Amino acid sequence: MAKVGIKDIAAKAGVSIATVSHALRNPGRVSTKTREKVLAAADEIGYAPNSLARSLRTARSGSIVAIIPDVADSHNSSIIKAIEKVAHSRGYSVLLGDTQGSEQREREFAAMARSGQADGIILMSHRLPFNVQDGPLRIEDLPPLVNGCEYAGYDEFPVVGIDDTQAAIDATNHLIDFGHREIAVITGDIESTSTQNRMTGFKAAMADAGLTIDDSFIIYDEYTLEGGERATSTLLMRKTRPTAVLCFSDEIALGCMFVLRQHGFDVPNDISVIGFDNIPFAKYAAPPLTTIAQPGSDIGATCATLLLDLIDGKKPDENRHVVPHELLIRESTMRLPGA
Amino acid sequence: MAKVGIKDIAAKAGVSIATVSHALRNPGRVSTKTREKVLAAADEIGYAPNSLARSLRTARSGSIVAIIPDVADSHNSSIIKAIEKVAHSRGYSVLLGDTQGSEQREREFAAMARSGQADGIILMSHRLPFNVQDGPLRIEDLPPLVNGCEYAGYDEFPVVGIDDTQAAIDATNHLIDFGHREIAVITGDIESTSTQNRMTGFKAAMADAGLTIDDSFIIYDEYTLEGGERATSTLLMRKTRPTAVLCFSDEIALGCMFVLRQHGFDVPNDISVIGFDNIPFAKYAAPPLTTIAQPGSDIGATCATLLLDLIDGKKPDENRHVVPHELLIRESTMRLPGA
DNA sequence: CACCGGATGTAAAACGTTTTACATTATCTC
DNA sequence: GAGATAATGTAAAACGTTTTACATCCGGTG
Repeated sequence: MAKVGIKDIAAKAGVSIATVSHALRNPGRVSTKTREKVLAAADEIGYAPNSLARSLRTARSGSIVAIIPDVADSHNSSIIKAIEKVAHSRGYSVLLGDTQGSEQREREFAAMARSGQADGIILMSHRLPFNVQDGPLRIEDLPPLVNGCEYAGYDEFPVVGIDDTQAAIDATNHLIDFGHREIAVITGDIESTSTQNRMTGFKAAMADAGLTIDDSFIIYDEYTLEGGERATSTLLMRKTRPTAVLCFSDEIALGCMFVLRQHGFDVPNDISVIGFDNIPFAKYAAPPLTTIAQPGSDIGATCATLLLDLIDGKKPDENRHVVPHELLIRESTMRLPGA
Repeated sequence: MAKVGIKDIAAKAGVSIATVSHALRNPGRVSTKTREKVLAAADEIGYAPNSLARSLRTARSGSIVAIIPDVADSHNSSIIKAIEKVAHSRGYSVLLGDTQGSEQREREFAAMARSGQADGIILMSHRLPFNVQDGPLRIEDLPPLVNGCEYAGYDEFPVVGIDDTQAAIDATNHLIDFGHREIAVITGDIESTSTQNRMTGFKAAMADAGLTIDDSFIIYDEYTLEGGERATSTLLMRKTRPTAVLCFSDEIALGCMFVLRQHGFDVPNDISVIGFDNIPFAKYAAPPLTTIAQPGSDIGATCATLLLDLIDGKKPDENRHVVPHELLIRESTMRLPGA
């Protein structure tokens, strides 16, 4: 790769490198004639600016890093797309960091912000990817950060997400409304704050309706198809059976329905299933999945907007940003006869 | 953010910046005592190296960029994971570039390699993200690149993928073997070389079996659930009906089954459906989807290994790397009565 | 004791830009 | 035509590292 730089353009166009730089970045600073000469020269020798040098000098990378447990998770799809769209429209590019839930990876990607490779972080994790030293959080020492869908435990950063507690209440109430009394829950990672909030909501709704929760009906596994599969197998081995299953993600719900079907249960006639997220596949499942929809593009767009504002030095008035969720009643839940 | 650099460490430890750099990167070059002094100082003031400066100086970024049409596409999931795994084990990080099929985005991400932000490119697209100037391709002027799952038309770059033609032949033969004669095809982006190869394979298999292809049974749409949905609706409006549908992706197949179900068709009793890719959801569909499995982790790992070798200056013996596909017969295809 | 070689430290150049501060030239005003 | 001002160009510093080439010190050898 023949490295061509500003210097080569300068030589070719017969001007100084300062002039080249101005012609390229600051058109008004230079006469039309010179600019055209420079642009022509740049074009001719196939100039591509070295953005490392530029970022080094300007202390601005033009990138943000999105730290995401699993980019392949369908639920994150619309979020990522929205982040990219907003970032792009404001001249930033997005580096996607897939951590597979590993804290070390989270830190590695976050380090890109400390090392100048990124100007800010969108964090979809429930823990901060820094060594938070003892004593109070010195937020001015940390890169701009927005917490998406999760809460890392610090109010200093903007947080964007649905009201998970209320969403779980709505889901549970939908089942209760359909006459269900024996309701099971399948959940993923209990470390996650959104999981915890959903659990809180579920319990509150049950208590409000005067229903008791059978602890053996609460199964913990992963937020994956396989997690739903395993958890449902476990559930079916209990002495008694629930009439409805509240799954804390659509992937879990799909895994759950798979196992129910395998064992000859009909959804929703024998057992109702409700999910969470409204991933694209939810609608296409058989039966189409009733679920709590999260507005992924709202979430992503808000995260990106807040972060870029933060980078520009604009602090939001309010750090807690709640986006609306919605109960989507499809065909995987059913009113119990006589309810 | 109080910016701390090598210079501050030097001041604190009472040595020169050169010594600090050596202590950090080149431990043997410096006495144990000095090194410890430096490390202690670095630790104390919370040093984080500026990787822009480093990369600028060393002309090596330690990153590769993966250019992917849609990171949310389930099929890409295992590929991405494998790429990350290999890259990580060799000290590289992966920047995921989601292009949504836009050629401009492809070029923007590829530009990261020309501008020093990445050392190489894994390209999952059928076109080169460069202005290929007239005349022969001067590969030495281009960054290291590996073509994944697609073929951009240049044998100068390693290409990794399944034998799409043979895979389509296998899929078609499976249907023919089950007695199907009227076979429809739903495909996405025909610009893609893998699509074209699959089409070639389908036609070859049909011809080999002495079957004629009804052109109105070949529907072009997107590689998405919605694409499958639309295409199938179109298909059902034809005068005659196929007994089997070969979908060139699992997402299409799932969208297809959805519409068939809506219209009261039973899969596979009324119509057989076969997909492509074996995405995680395929197994969980109702009925579980027969499909051609692509070994995503093989593909990803091979891409990454080849690229990193290329970056290290090691050219592979062979540029065409074919990984094995596999026909997974599940329950969405059925032998016709009497076949 | 003079000399050599290895170990350790450092000054300074280099990477490719941007930007400040200044110099020169052109244009305008009276 | 003098002086002021605006327009245009440039030299050089700066960004934070790595690395080369050199300087110094030390112990050992003949």
